[in-house]
Amino acid sequence: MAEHITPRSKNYSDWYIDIVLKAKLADYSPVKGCMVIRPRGYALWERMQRALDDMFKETGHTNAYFPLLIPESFIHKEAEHIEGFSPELAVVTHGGGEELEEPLVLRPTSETIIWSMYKKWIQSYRDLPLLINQWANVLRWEKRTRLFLRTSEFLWQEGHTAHADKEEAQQETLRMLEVYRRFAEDYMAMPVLTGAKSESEKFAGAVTTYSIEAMMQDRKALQAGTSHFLGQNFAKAFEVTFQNTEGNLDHVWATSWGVSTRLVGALIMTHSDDKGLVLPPKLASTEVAIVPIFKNATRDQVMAFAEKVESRLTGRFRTVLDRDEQNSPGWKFAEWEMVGVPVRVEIGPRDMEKDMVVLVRRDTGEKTQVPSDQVAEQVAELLESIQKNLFERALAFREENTRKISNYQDFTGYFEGDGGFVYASWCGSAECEAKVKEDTRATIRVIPFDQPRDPGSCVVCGKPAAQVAVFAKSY
RNA sequence: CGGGAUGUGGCCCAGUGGCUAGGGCACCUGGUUUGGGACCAGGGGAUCGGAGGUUCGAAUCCUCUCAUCCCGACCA
Repeated sequence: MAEHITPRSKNYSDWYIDIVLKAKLADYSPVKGCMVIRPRGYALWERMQRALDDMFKETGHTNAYFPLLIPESFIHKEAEHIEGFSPELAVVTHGGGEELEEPLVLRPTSETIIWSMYKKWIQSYRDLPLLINQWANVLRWEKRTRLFLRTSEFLWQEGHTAHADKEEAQQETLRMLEVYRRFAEDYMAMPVLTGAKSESEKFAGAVTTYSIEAMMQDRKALQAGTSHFLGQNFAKAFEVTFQNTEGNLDHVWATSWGVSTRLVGALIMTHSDDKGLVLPPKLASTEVAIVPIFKNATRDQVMAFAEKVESRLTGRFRTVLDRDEQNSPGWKFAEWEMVGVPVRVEIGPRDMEKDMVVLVRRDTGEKTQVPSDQVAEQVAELLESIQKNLFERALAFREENTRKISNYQDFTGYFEGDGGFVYASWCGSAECEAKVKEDTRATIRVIPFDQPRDPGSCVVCGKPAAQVAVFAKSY
């Protein structure tokens, strides 16, 4: 494998691409804007899927699958929806060698086809709530793509729920946002801000969009998941009505929510370093790599010792014993660091003599020597400590790069420098929001739930502010 | 869609009109090695992104084209 990764300090974009390619997470595809997710990258996604899927099931959702192809007319039924998505649609016009009577759109998201089906399935309040999730690929014709962060085709999950009343749908929206927050923080060790999107940033067709936003190591924000309160927009567009307990006909209330393979990119940009990937133990497909170190004369003894250590770890941890005899130990150390394995166990003759092993943690590089009969306990502690440390380190970084700013000069000045997150008061007008974007390239990432009683005056226009918003440059 | 850059064995790159296109890494064979990316010897692998043109002669010059990356515009 190629040696060096571009250091973050030199070029953050190159660093990111190097990590993805050299850790073999993904590769460019023959088709522009698409990517091949390689086994190591897919393994990460699978672990994310499993954890999220469990959380969805725990909250009462079931999985289903809706088709990739959507009649073009469906997309047009919700006015804002088509306006938002039409520039990104790929359309199938021919099938079986003949031109289709009605073109088919490759789903950019599945609201329309799902609500066309919900119309058939929902008659009474007894059919509600309907809580369905699907794991699928979607396609959006993107002008500018980046591995994992924005590709034309990507994998995701989309939850689509239908409710008898507004409050329940709103609760569902926030409940799933909270699921995402928990997942990001507990599994990915990635602290996130939560809150509502501004009107200009919300999903096309939603009443309100909420998101989780994380800070990457270049201080830019990444939207890592969204949850939408759709009101009755899609129910009205697709005439989905139900008979309520009073016997009256009413439109159904809806939500949708999703996270995608973009999370893999988020994970990389939150924790990894110039040596390669750094993975939180909960998502690492290999938690422990054992690297035996021997000379010809000591091979058999060291291997036997390493196998004994391995037997103490397998079953309890996802463990790999590196049996390769071609490469040097130094090469292997670098390699396991490249792929982000949280804990490395080094075992050589010097350790064996003392019945010890060396544990090396990926997040800090710290090495400790521990008695071999305590290896399992020590590894367990180490993994827990790494998971915790990654979160705390990322949180501290975010805090260090977050400011409260009330003066517009300071505000623009901050984004001329390194930038980061800014809490600033905002009057709520699209004009002030647009001015900020023009002046600084920063946008409103989220309007936090926790708001001060008096938000003061708008950082841009000075008029009384409606709320405090978080501004940042973003991916 | 605008600006910039780059296309040469699997990867990174050298080669600015002249002989059989070269190096490093990777790969294969044999041997020696192995505590932070080992070494020796031998070997395989390229229609120089594509098309056309100029020329006695093109990886090299010209025209067109395709692709990728970066920056911007756009974008749940």
